[in-house]
Amino acid sequence: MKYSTKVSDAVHILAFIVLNPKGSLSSDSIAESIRTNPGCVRQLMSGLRRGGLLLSVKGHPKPSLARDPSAITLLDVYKAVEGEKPLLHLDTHTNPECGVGVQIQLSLQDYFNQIQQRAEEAMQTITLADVLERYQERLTLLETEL
Amino acid sequence: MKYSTKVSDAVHILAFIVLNPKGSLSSDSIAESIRTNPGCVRQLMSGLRRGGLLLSVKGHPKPSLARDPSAITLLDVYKAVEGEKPLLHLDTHTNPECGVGVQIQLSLQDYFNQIQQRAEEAMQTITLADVLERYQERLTLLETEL
DNA sequence: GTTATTGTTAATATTATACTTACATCAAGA
DNA sequence: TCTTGATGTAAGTATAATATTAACAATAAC
Repeated sequence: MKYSTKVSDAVHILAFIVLNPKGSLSSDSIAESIRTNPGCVRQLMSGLRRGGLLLSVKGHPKPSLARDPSAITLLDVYKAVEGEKPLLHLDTHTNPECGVGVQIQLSLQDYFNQIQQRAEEAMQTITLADVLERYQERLTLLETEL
Repeated sequence: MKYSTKVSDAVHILAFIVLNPKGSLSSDSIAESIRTNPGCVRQLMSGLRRGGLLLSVKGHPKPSLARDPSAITLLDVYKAVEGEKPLLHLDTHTNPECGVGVQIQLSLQDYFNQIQQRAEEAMQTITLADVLERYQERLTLLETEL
Protein backbone atom coordinates (compact mmCIF):
# COMPACT_ATOMS: atom_id res chain seq x y z
CA MET A 1 0.00 0.00 0.00
CA LYS A 2 0.75 3.62 0.14
CA TYR A 3 2.43 4.10 3.48
CA SER A 4 0.91 6.41 6.05
CA THR A 5 2.26 9.91 6.60
CA LYS A 6 -0.50 10.86 9.00
CA VAL A 7 1.74 11.42 12.03
CA SER A 8 4.14 13.44 9.95
CA ASP A 9 1.40 15.61 8.48
CA ALA A 10 -0.40 16.01 11.80
CA VAL A 11 2.76 17.38 13.40
CA HIS A 12 3.10 19.66 10.42
CA ILE A 13 -0.38 21.05 11.05
CA LEU A 14 0.25 21.65 14.74
CA ALA A 15 3.58 23.32 14.01
CA PHE A 16 2.03 25.47 11.33
CA ILE A 17 -0.57 26.76 13.77
CA VAL A 18 2.11 27.68 16.30
CA LEU A 19 4.38 29.31 13.74
CA ASN A 20 1.75 31.40 11.96
CA PRO A 21 -0.10 33.25 14.72
CA LYS A 22 -0.65 36.24 12.45
CA GLY A 23 -1.36 34.57 9.11
CA SER A 24 -4.36 32.66 7.89
CA LEU A 25 -5.02 29.34 9.59
CA SER A 26 -7.76 28.18 7.25
CA SER A 27 -7.59 24.57 6.16
CA ASP A 28 -6.88 25.99 2.73
CA SER A 29 -3.72 27.80 3.85
CA ILE A 30 -2.47 24.80 5.81
CA ALA A 31 -3.16 22.49 2.90
CA GLU A 32 -1.01 24.66 0.69
CA SER A 33 1.95 24.20 3.01
CA ILE A 34 1.58 20.43 3.12
CA ARG A 35 0.78 20.41 -0.58
CA THR A 36 -2.46 18.58 -0.21
CA ASN A 37 -6.08 19.66 -0.20
CA PRO A 38 -8.24 21.21 2.51
CA GLY A 39 -10.39 18.12 2.98
CA CYS A 40 -7.36 16.06 3.85
CA VAL A 41 -6.23 18.66 6.39
CA ARG A 42 -9.64 18.82 7.95
CA GLN A 43 -9.71 15.07 8.39
CA LEU A 44 -6.40 15.09 10.22
CA MET A 45 -7.57 18.02 12.33
CA SER A 46 -10.66 16.04 13.15
CA GLY A 47 -8.45 13.30 14.58
CA LEU A 48 -6.39 15.79 16.54
CA ARG A 49 -9.54 17.31 17.96
CA ARG A 50 -10.86 13.91 19.02
CA GLY A 51 -7.48 13.29 20.65
CA GLY A 52 -7.88 16.46 22.67
CA LEU A 53 -4.89 18.18 21.10
CA LEU A 54 -6.64 20.81 19.01
CA LEU A 55 -9.48 23.26 19.48
CA SER A 56 -11.52 24.40 16.51
CA VAL A 57 -15.12 25.16 15.71
CA LYS A 58 -17.14 24.82 12.58
CA GLY A 59 -17.09 27.83 10.29
CA HIS A 60 -14.37 29.58 12.27
CA PRO A 61 -10.90 29.43 10.69
CA LYS A 62 -8.97 29.91 13.92
CA PRO A 63 -7.79 26.54 15.20
CA SER A 64 -5.59 26.58 18.29
CA LEU A 65 -3.65 24.08 20.33
CA ALA A 66 -5.48 22.63 23.31
CA ARG A 67 -2.27 22.47 25.35
CA ASP A 68 1.18 23.95 25.39
CA PRO A 69 3.56 22.42 22.78
CA SER A 70 5.67 21.05 25.62
CA ALA A 71 2.66 19.02 26.76
CA ILE A 72 1.96 17.42 23.38
CA THR A 73 4.02 14.30 22.72
CA LEU A 74 4.50 12.38 19.49
CA LEU A 75 2.64 9.53 21.16
CA ASP A 76 -0.37 11.81 21.63
CA VAL A 77 -0.29 12.63 17.93
CA TYR A 78 0.23 8.99 16.95
CA LYS A 79 -2.75 7.83 19.00
CA ALA A 80 -4.87 10.69 17.71
CA VAL A 81 -4.39 9.99 14.02
CA GLU A 82 -3.37 6.32 13.84
CA GLY A 83 -5.41 5.01 16.74
CA GLU A 84 -4.52 1.46 17.74
CA LYS A 85 -2.80 0.60 14.47
CA PRO A 86 0.49 -1.08 15.42
CA LEU A 87 3.85 -0.52 13.75
CA LEU A 88 4.36 -4.22 13.03
CA HIS A 89 1.56 -6.47 11.84
CA LEU A 90 0.92 -10.13 12.54
CA ASP A 91 -0.25 -12.40 9.77
CA THR A 92 -3.61 -13.49 11.12
CA HIS A 93 -4.48 -15.35 7.98
CA THR A 94 -2.37 -18.48 8.55
CA ASN A 95 -3.75 -21.96 8.18
CA PRO A 96 -5.88 -22.79 11.24
CA GLU A 97 -5.45 -26.49 10.48
CA CYS A 98 -1.75 -26.10 11.09
CA GLY A 99 -1.04 -25.82 14.80
CA VAL A 100 2.32 -24.27 14.11
CA GLY A 101 0.71 -21.47 12.14
CA VAL A 102 -1.66 -20.07 14.72
CA GLN A 103 0.49 -20.64 17.78
CA ILE A 104 3.62 -19.12 16.28
CA GLN A 105 1.72 -15.97 15.40
CA LEU A 106 0.28 -15.76 18.91
CA SER A 107 3.76 -16.23 20.35
CA LEU A 108 5.05 -13.46 18.14
CA GLN A 109 2.32 -11.13 19.27
CA ASP A 110 3.76 -10.94 22.78
CA TYR A 111 7.11 -9.84 21.37
CA PHE A 112 5.61 -7.43 18.84
CA ASN A 113 3.83 -5.82 21.78
CA GLN A 114 7.18 -5.40 23.52
CA ILE A 115 8.60 -3.61 20.47
CA GLN A 116 5.52 -1.43 20.18
CA GLN A 117 5.84 -0.57 23.86
CA ARG A 118 9.44 0.56 23.42
CA ALA A 119 8.62 2.63 20.38
CA GLU A 120 5.73 4.31 22.21
CA GLU A 121 7.97 5.06 25.17
CA ALA A 122 10.31 6.80 22.78
CA MET A 123 7.42 8.73 21.23
CA GLN A 124 6.32 9.84 24.65
CA THR A 125 9.64 11.49 25.39
CA ILE A 126 9.44 13.72 22.31
CA THR A 127 7.21 16.80 22.41
CA LEU A 128 6.00 19.26 19.82
CA ALA A 129 8.15 21.82 21.62
CA ASP A 130 11.22 19.67 20.86
CA VAL A 131 10.36 19.59 17.17
CA LEU A 132 9.77 23.35 17.11
CA GLU A 133 13.08 23.95 18.86
CA ARG A 134 14.89 21.84 16.31
CA TYR A 135 13.07 23.77 13.63
CA GLN A 136 14.36 27.09 15.00
CA GLU A 137 17.88 25.68 15.16
CA ARG A 138 17.66 24.74 11.52
CA LEU A 139 16.40 28.19 10.55
CA THR A 140 19.23 30.05 12.29
CA LEU A 141 21.68 27.57 10.81
CA LEU A 142 20.37 28.37 7.35
CA GLU A 143 20.67 32.10 7.96
CA THR A 144 24.28 31.93 9.09
CA GLU A 145 25.13 29.98 5.96
CA LEU A 146 24.13 32.87 3.73
CA MET B 1 -2.24 -0.22 1.10
CA LYS B 2 -2.18 -3.70 2.37
CA TYR B 3 0.09 -3.62 5.39
CA SER B 4 3.21 -5.71 5.44
CA THR B 5 3.34 -9.04 7.27
CA LYS B 6 6.77 -9.91 5.94
CA VAL B 7 8.50 -10.04 9.32
CA SER B 8 5.70 -12.09 10.75
CA ASP B 9 5.73 -14.56 7.87
CA ALA B 10 9.52 -14.76 7.76
CA VAL B 11 9.61 -15.77 11.43
CA HIS B 12 6.93 -18.29 10.63
CA ILE B 13 9.13 -19.82 7.95
CA LEU B 14 12.17 -20.04 10.20
CA ALA B 15 10.13 -21.56 13.01
CA PHE B 16 8.55 -24.05 10.65
CA ILE B 17 11.97 -25.25 9.54
CA VAL B 18 13.09 -25.77 13.13
CA LEU B 19 9.88 -27.48 14.19
CA ASN B 20 9.60 -29.90 11.26
CA PRO B 21 12.99 -31.58 11.01
CA LYS B 22 11.40 -34.82 9.79
CA GLY B 23 8.64 -33.52 7.53
CA SER B 24 8.77 -31.92 4.12
CA LEU B 25 10.38 -28.49 3.97
CA SER B 26 9.44 -27.72 0.39
CA SER B 27 8.18 -24.24 -0.28
CA ASP B 28 4.89 -25.90 -1.03
CA SER B 29 4.58 -27.40 2.45
CA ILE B 30 5.58 -24.18 4.15
CA ALA B 31 3.16 -22.19 2.01
CA GLU B 32 0.36 -24.45 3.17
CA SER B 33 1.08 -23.58 6.78
CA ILE B 34 1.12 -19.84 6.16
CA ARG B 35 -1.84 -20.21 3.80
CA THR B 36 -0.13 -18.52 0.91
CA ASN B 37 1.53 -19.77 -2.25
CA PRO B 38 4.99 -21.23 -2.81
CA GLY B 39 6.22 -18.26 -4.83
CA CYS B 40 5.56 -15.94 -1.94
CA VAL B 41 7.45 -18.22 0.44
CA ARG B 42 10.40 -18.47 -1.92
CA GLN B 43 10.61 -14.68 -2.15
CA LEU B 44 10.75 -14.35 1.61
CA MET B 45 13.32 -17.14 1.80
CA SER B 46 15.34 -15.28 -0.79
CA GLY B 47 15.48 -12.30 1.54
CA LEU B 48 16.42 -14.47 4.49
CA ARG B 49 19.19 -16.04 2.45
CA ARG B 50 20.54 -12.64 1.41
CA GLY B 51 20.45 -11.66 5.07
CA GLY B 52 22.61 -14.65 5.93
CA LEU B 53 19.94 -16.31 8.08
CA LEU B 54 19.02 -19.22 5.85
CA LEU B 55 20.84 -21.80 3.77
CA SER B 56 19.19 -23.36 0.75
CA VAL B 57 20.13 -24.46 -2.71
CA LYS B 58 18.22 -24.52 -5.95
CA GLY B 59 16.32 -27.71 -6.64
CA HIS B 60 16.97 -29.11 -3.17
CA PRO B 61 14.01 -28.87 -0.78
CA LYS B 62 16.05 -28.92 2.41
CA PRO B 63 16.47 -25.38 3.72
CA SER B 64 18.24 -24.96 7.04
CA LEU B 65 19.06 -22.16 9.44
CA ALA B 66 22.45 -20.55 8.96
CA ARG B 67 22.81 -20.00 12.70
CA ASP B 68 21.40 -21.25 15.96
CA PRO B 69 17.93 -19.84 16.77
CA SER B 70 19.44 -18.07 19.76
CA ALA B 71 21.68 -16.12 17.38
CA ILE B 72 18.89 -14.90 15.10
CA THR B 73 17.20 -11.73 16.34
CA LEU B 74 13.99 -10.11 15.17
CA LEU B 75 16.13 -7.23 13.95
CA ASP B 76 18.04 -9.63 11.71
CA VAL B 77 14.75 -10.80 10.23
CA TYR B 78 13.44 -7.25 9.90
CA LYS B 79 16.51 -6.08 8.04
CA ALA B 80 16.50 -9.19 5.85
CA VAL B 81 12.94 -8.82 4.58
CA GLU B 82 12.11 -5.11 5.05
CA GLY B 83 15.53 -3.65 4.38
CA GLU B 84 15.82 0.01 5.27
CA LYS B 85 12.09 0.66 5.27
CA PRO B 86 11.33 2.61 8.45
CA LEU B 87 8.37 2.11 10.77
CA LEU B 88 7.27 5.74 10.54
CA HIS B 89 7.32 7.70 7.29
CA LEU B 90 7.97 11.35 6.67
CA ASP B 91 5.90 13.29 4.18
CA THR B 92 8.54 14.30 1.67
CA HIS B 93 6.00 15.81 -0.66
CA THR B 94 5.38 19.09 1.19
CA ASN B 95 5.47 22.46 -0.53
CA PRO B 96 9.10 23.44 -1.19
CA GLU B 97 7.99 27.08 -1.51
CA CYS B 98 6.93 26.97 2.10
CA GLY B 99 9.93 27.09 4.40
CA VAL B 100 7.92 25.66 7.24
CA GLY B 101 7.04 22.60 5.20
CA VAL B 102 10.48 21.31 4.36
CA GLN B 103 12.21 22.29 7.58
CA ILE B 104 9.57 20.84 9.87
CA GLN B 105 9.84 17.53 8.09
CA LEU B 106 13.61 17.55 8.37
CA SER B 107 13.31 18.35 12.07
CA LEU B 108 10.92 15.48 12.50
CA GLN B 109 13.30 13.10 10.79
CA ASP B 110 15.79 13.34 13.63
CA TYR B 111 13.12 12.31 16.11
CA PHE B 112 11.69 9.58 13.91
CA ASN B 113 15.20 8.16 13.77
CA GLN B 114 15.28 8.11 17.56
CA ILE B 115 12.05 6.13 17.65
CA GLN B 116 13.31 3.73 14.98
CA GLN B 117 16.50 3.26 16.99
CA ARG B 118 14.58 2.33 20.12
CA ALA B 119 12.36 -0.09 18.25
CA GLU B 120 15.37 -1.75 16.65
CA GLU B 121 17.06 -2.06 20.02
CA ALA B 122 13.98 -3.88 21.23
CA MET B 123 14.02 -6.14 18.17
CA GLN B 124 17.62 -6.98 18.80
CA THR B 125 16.90 -8.34 22.26
CA ILE B 126 14.38 -10.87 20.93
CA THR B 127 15.63 -14.04 19.30
CA LEU B 128 14.02 -16.82 17.31
CA ALA B 129 14.81 -19.06 20.29
CA ASP B 130 12.62 -16.82 22.47
CA VAL B 131 9.71 -17.15 20.08
CA LEU B 132 10.16 -20.92 19.89
CA GLU B 133 10.26 -21.14 23.67
CA ARG B 134 7.05 -19.16 23.96
CA TYR B 135 5.60 -21.49 21.36
CA GLN B 136 6.43 -24.56 23.43
CA GLU B 137 4.92 -22.95 26.51
CA ARG B 138 1.72 -22.35 24.60
CA LEU B 139 1.62 -25.95 23.39
CA THR B 140 2.01 -27.47 26.85
CA LEU B 141 -0.56 -25.02 28.16
CA LEU B 142 -3.00 -26.20 25.52
CA GLU B 143 -2.38 -29.84 26.40
CA THR B 144 -3.01 -29.36 30.13
CA GLU B 145 -6.29 -27.69 29.29
CA LEU B 146 -7.66 -30.82 27.65
C1' DG C 1 -28.95 37.86 5.21
C1' DT C 2 -24.57 37.00 2.85
C1' DT C 3 -20.26 35.06 2.64
C1' DA C 4 -16.64 32.17 3.84
C1' DT C 5 -15.29 28.28 6.30
C1' DT C 6 -15.79 24.27 8.84
C1' DG C 7 -16.88 19.17 9.95
C1' DT C 8 -18.33 15.17 7.93
C1' DT C 9 -19.29 11.71 4.66
C1' DA C 10 -18.89 9.17 0.51
C1' DA C 11 -16.66 8.15 -3.71
C1' DT C 12 -12.32 7.83 -6.38
C1' DA C 13 -7.28 7.38 -7.14
C1' DT C 14 -2.97 5.89 -5.72
C1' DT C 15 0.50 2.57 -4.59
C1' DA C 16 3.01 -0.67 -1.45
C1' DT C 17 2.25 -5.04 -0.75
C1' DA C 18 0.69 -9.71 -1.46
C1' DC C 19 -0.21 -12.94 -4.80
C1' DT C 20 0.25 -15.42 -9.11
C1' DT C 21 2.52 -17.16 -13.06
C1' DA C 22 6.27 -18.65 -15.75
C1' DC C 23 10.58 -20.62 -16.67
C1' DA C 24 15.49 -21.52 -16.71
C1' DT C 25 18.39 -24.02 -13.45
C1' DC C 26 19.70 -27.53 -10.38
C1' DA C 27 19.62 -32.02 -7.26
C1' DA C 28 18.44 -36.74 -6.73
C1' DG C 29 17.34 -41.17 -8.10
C1' DA C 30 16.15 -44.76 -11.56
C1' DT D 1 21.96 -40.21 -18.71
C1' DC D 2 17.40 -39.02 -18.37
C1' DT D 3 13.42 -37.95 -15.83
C1' DT D 4 11.26 -35.82 -12.10
C1' DG D 5 10.49 -32.49 -8.79
C1' DA D 6 12.00 -28.59 -6.65
C1' DT D 7 14.25 -24.14 -6.45
C1' DG D 8 15.44 -19.05 -7.48
C1' DT D 9 14.17 -15.17 -9.89
C1' DA D 10 11.61 -12.03 -12.46
C1' DA D 11 7.51 -10.06 -14.38
C1' DG D 12 2.80 -9.20 -14.24
C1' DT D 13 -1.84 -8.98 -11.61
C1' DA D 14 -4.82 -8.30 -7.57
C1' DT D 15 -5.68 -6.52 -3.10
C1' DA D 16 -6.42 -3.17 0.26
C1' DA D 17 -4.88 0.73 3.24
C1' DT D 18 -4.22 5.17 2.43
C1' DA D 19 -4.47 9.72 0.27
C1' DT D 20 -7.23 12.52 -2.42
C1' DT D 21 -11.23 14.61 -4.14
C1' DA D 22 -15.90 16.26 -4.18
C1' DA D 23 -20.09 17.56 -2.02
C1' DC D 24 -22.95 19.62 1.38
C1' DA D 25 -25.31 20.83 5.70
C1' DA D 26 -24.04 23.65 9.62
C1' DT D 27 -21.79 27.51 11.71
C1' DA D 28 -19.33 32.15 12.59
C1' DA D 29 -18.42 36.84 11.35
C1' DC D 30 -19.57 40.81 9.24
